[in-house]
Amino acid sequence: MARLTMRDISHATGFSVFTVSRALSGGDGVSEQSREQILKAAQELGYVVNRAAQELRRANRDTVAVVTAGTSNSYYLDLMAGIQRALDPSAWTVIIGDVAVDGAYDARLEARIVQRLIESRTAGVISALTLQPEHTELLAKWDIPIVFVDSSPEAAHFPSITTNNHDASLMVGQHLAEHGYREWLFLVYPTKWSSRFGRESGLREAARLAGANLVVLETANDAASARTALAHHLDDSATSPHVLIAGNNPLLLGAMGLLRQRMIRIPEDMAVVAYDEFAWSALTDPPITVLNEHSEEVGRRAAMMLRGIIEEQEEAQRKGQSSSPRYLPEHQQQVPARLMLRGSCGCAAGSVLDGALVKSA
Amino acid sequence: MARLTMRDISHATGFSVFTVSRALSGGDGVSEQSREQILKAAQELGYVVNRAAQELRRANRDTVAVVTAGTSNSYYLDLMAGIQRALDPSAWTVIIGDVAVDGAYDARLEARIVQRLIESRTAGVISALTLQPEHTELLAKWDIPIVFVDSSPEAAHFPSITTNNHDASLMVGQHLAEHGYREWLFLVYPTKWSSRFGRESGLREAARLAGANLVVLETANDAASARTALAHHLDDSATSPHVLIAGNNPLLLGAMGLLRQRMIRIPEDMAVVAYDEFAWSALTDPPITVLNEHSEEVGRRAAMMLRGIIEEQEEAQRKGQSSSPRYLPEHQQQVPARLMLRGSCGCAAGSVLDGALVKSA
DNA sequence: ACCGCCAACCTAATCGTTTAGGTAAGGTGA
DNA sequence: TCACCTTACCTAAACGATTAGGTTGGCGGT
Repeated sequence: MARLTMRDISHATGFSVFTVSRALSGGDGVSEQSREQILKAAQELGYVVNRAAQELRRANRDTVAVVTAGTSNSYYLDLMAGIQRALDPSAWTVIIGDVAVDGAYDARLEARIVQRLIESRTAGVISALTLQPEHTELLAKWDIPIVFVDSSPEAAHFPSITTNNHDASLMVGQHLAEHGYREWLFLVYPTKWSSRFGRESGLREAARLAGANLVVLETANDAASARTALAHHLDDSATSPHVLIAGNNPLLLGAMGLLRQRMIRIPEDMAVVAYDEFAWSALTDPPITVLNEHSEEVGRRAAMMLRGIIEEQEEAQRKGQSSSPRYLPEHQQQVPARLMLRGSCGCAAGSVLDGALVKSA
Repeated sequence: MARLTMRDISHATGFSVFTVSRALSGGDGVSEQSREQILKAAQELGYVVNRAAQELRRANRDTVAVVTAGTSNSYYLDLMAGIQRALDPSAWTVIIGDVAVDGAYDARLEARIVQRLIESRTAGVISALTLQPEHTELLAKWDIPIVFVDSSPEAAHFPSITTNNHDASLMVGQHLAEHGYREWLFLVYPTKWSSRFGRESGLREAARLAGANLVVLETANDAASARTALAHHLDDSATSPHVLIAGNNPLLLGAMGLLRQRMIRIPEDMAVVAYDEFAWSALTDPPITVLNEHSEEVGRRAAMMLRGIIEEQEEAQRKGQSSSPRYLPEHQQQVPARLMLRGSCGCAAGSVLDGALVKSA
């Protein structure tokens, strides 16, 4: 049946296009009776407004985008849940831009997605990775606010919600030291995901304090690469690590596959701890001790912050002031993490974290 | 800096808006020299085309939407990967519409998302669940083609890529019979996901042939509900099942949590098999025997089919023929599944499936 | 010199909404 | 009666791109 427009509703009801528009979008200037008549006709004809035309004419946008790299990391699922919860779906549309192909970050794809977001004049962006400087600049030029989650670009004034990775990693390291481990192997993703910095520095400090030896092994951010990297490392190095620290979920998965294949027992032969809680963590063999970022809380806060920035921006624009988003110092927040002690680190079960007690399943 | 338009580029270069448009979109009628000049100016000024205006004017759309319910099911991640692979990202944009809130299907959200897809005049839809009839009708009215994956609506003429769930389930059942299990418990999600039908009928037939007793326990499609439902069932029923068949991943997760808590040993006290492969399946305690749907292949095929339908539709429209999509019998395809035998069913490792041999990790 | 053709470019209409700026009818108060 | 509101509605001008249908100027062929 194709192309039904307001003009068709206008003809069907005898009202002008203006009145139809007002009736459908809920503005005033239309009597209750006429509105009902128009809504009924639109419903019957199956009319749906053309968003391209609407957005072209309207000033304010209502779509925010979440930029991630590799949604296979279950961390992102919780993040998204938090974001969705903070943005009323009847008022906002959330879209996801995944800048990874086959699970691996792709620079050209990042460029295309940023381009695409500007093309559709997105109201705001939540980014789970450090974007390339030219892209943050381009978004800034178009007055599109960005909130970074668990990452923040070098240009330091951008809003961000990050986990306090340094302190959390320090806590992890202290726990490992208590177990008596001296040789630590940190299997980690590249610095594009800037949570790397805090995690590494915290572990370094803990290792220094405990007199342990920390080896950092960098790998691409997917399970297969992690497995290969770890295999080569174990083959090449003389000493075997006492404990393996997996930088995130895909890396843990790759490492666990290798350890199982090589019949390396956990934690007897090598202890394991990992970053980021995941659904199956308590049901693996053995259950995995995990540093739990509150990614849902991170998502919730990021979305609320972004919403606030957008609203303030719109208000300023109405008043004829600058239309660029205003970033304030309080737009940089940190949320604490908790350590979930399970079998893989050498513990039995039940545990301390930031002062709170956690039972494992 | 706000609102940069083609007119600005036009003023900056001295060319008309027409020439700027042609230069940027790669059409002819522009000399190579002028084009370079225009591209350079656009680049320097940071101009990005306004997609709303572009889509309003243009006939053809280039966005396809994937409708899912609860992306926490890792099945969807593979599905998405397959879809992405089949749709060249420089030509197509793929968006995800998740019709679940907090992991549970939400009817009102489905209505909103369908509305939203029509508003933006989406080129086509891939749906992972049976949509409400009024919604398939509305999409049909707007000539938006739909391909269903692992589900198909009652109106039977729609394109669909489904796993051959009946035959696959029959295979599962036969395997369970070989282990000698007589009491089967099928923990399963509602029929809104229509893969339920084939899975249940295959198990029923297998149970009949083997003289086993099949109990079907329906639960909402998330881990927490599954856990509660299973707990009540085990408490209430006199006989304990020999084997638990989990209808999908979240249900398996819920069930495994309960079995571990109650110290029910797998497979000694109760065997477990599940539908849908997942990343951690070989690393749980014990490794889980799984019926592996080739969800990436399903996604790939669905995307290719949808693309074909859209292209045919556009061609017909150019010729002035009907603009509604043409659905053919060959648009209904089935892909086979494979059974991945691991420890949880009572096997040791390594296995048959559809004639192919599979090693478990 | 003349004609025709092509490349390169322009003007202006158009897509489907929203909205600024009207108007006409009816009510109200002095 | 008149001036003045208010309500309910309309006309017409945007929004920023694409594109049908011109208009040039230059070149080649005869």
